[in-house]
Amino acid sequence: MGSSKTHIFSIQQNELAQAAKVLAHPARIAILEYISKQEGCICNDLVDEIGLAQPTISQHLNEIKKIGLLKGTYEGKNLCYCIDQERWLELQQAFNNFFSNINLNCC
Amino acid sequence: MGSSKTHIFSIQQNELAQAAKVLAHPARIAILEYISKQEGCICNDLVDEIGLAQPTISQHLNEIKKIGLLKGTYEGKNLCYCIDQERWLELQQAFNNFFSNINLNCC
DNA sequence: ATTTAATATTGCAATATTACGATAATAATA
DNA sequence: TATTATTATCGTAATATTGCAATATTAAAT
Repeated sequence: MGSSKTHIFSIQQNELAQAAKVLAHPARIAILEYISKQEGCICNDLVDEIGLAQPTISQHLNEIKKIGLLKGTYEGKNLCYCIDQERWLELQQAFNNFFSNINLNCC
Repeated sequence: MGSSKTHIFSIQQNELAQAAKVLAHPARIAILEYISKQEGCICNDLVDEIGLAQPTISQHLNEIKKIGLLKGTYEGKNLCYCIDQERWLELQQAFNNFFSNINLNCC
């Protein structure tokens, strides 16, 4: 017990749930929104902006990276990253499909 | 430590994250998809369909109910419920806004 | 080669989630 | 009222998430 029984669900169901999980924390929503507000890539100021400790921000960024939503060079000084457009649109479509394919003719 | 610092984020950020959290489990995706496939309301057969124990299904349904995505009468024999259209469209719009308002002109 | 600034990793504690067996509550029906 | 079928709640164990201090790594700049 304790762990999700992912194997009894389809790949699509697991993938959508996985993507939703990344959005399921306000810090990660805030991070994505902040990056998007910038003109170009984002460097440095995320910790001051969000208000969580640096290791915590780093972990959240890692969660976002793991589903491919961030691109950039991740090593060294002046790390700069931004949202991966292709992956972003892919997830947007996945959520949109999910919401659109639901049948609402009931009750 | 351990609990999310929700107070440092906006209401909108917390609400979207909360909605995403409900979608962040394949069982709940499966439940929503299954209900939507039915002609009308869904009664009874969810446990057999999903493949999790009845208390577990009940808990997942409760999570979905808590953000207002299900309506129906929840007591007694032949409990019938279905997706709340108004709330569904509200969340669809919230996700759509989030994905659309992101600025992708970078890198 | 050292220093420095930025990011990542580790270790740990607190909290949350997931799952299910056992049991309780509910409401229709006999 | 007693039975029955259905759904909810309780209790508990396993696992996952969140957050941060301490530390390590990285790479540019001195």
